[in-house]
Amino acid sequence: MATSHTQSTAGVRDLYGGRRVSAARRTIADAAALIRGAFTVEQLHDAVQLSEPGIGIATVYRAVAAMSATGSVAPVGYRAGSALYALCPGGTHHHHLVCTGCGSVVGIACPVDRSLEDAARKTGYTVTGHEVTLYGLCRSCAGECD
Amino acid sequence: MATSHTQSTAGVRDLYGGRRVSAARRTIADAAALIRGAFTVEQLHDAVQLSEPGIGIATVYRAVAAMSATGSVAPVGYRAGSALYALCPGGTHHHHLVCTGCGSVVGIACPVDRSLEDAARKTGYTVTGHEVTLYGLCRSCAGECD
DNA sequence: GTGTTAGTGATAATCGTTCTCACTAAGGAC
DNA sequence: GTCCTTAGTGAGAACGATTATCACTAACAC
Repeated sequence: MATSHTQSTAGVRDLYGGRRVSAARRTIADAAALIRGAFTVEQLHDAVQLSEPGIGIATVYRAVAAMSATGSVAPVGYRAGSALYALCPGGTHHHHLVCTGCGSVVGIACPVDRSLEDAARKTGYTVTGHEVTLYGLCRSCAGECD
Repeated sequence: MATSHTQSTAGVRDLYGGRRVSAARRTIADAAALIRGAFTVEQLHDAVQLSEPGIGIATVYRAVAAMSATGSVAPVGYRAGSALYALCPGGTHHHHLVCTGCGSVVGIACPVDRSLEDAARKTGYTVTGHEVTLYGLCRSCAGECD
């Protein structure tokens, strides 16, 4: 399992915007896919260590930056001073709903698109971008807390 | 100007949740009010230095944390690795539209409240909180860029 | 197979933020 | 107005996340 690649080289290459795909980047992409939720760079590094103990934290930072630049990974907030990221399969405009219990993430349709015109009209500002992150509890975490 | 207090002691005390109001905290609250836009802690510290050169960065961090705890200041994003804050007069639920040109900030009504039920229904998650920040250009900055 | 150069690992450097500690002063009690 | 308690302060060390550097390696176009 440690050496199985869950994604094709071409698929991994897409994640990195068509740049070179090294073994380290393949491992990092696989680890990110296995986490299935929001992760910090340190968490991802830990996960990567399980299959490739030699990969350094700087390499993980660089890989996350590369994937973030292509939109295949997106920052979804902060946890204890560290940036939180989540894998974003597909390139359509969406946001994230992060479970504060287990860290799982689901993509959601943009909830503010229809409000932007309102905001623009009322404030006189030209809206060029936005960040939206919802926090909540997934079904299993909500069940535990009841 | 450097020693004029733009806010009453009682007003400043509200900002800090009824806690002790020192000269430093009054200066910091005044500086934040004068900035009239989003600021980093370092920017606020610089502004504070103009009227009270002796105030340390740690004191500014503590004052911002105290005001943030009472809701009178809110984090509105990140700029170059530093947290961005903005003054929030009034305690009602709202979000911010930040001008990426000059850093000015306007409060806007929450654009996602009516979408939360949708998200909850579709994902099965219980939504407990959200962060929304809009970015754009104010009238004068939009004019300059045309 | 070769050459170019992007990517790597290790680690130092940087920078934002928090912590520590001795000292000061705000503000309540009298 | 004075005293006392303790929150707040300033300086700087410590911490932690992130980035930069550099010599080396290997992906990939040819």
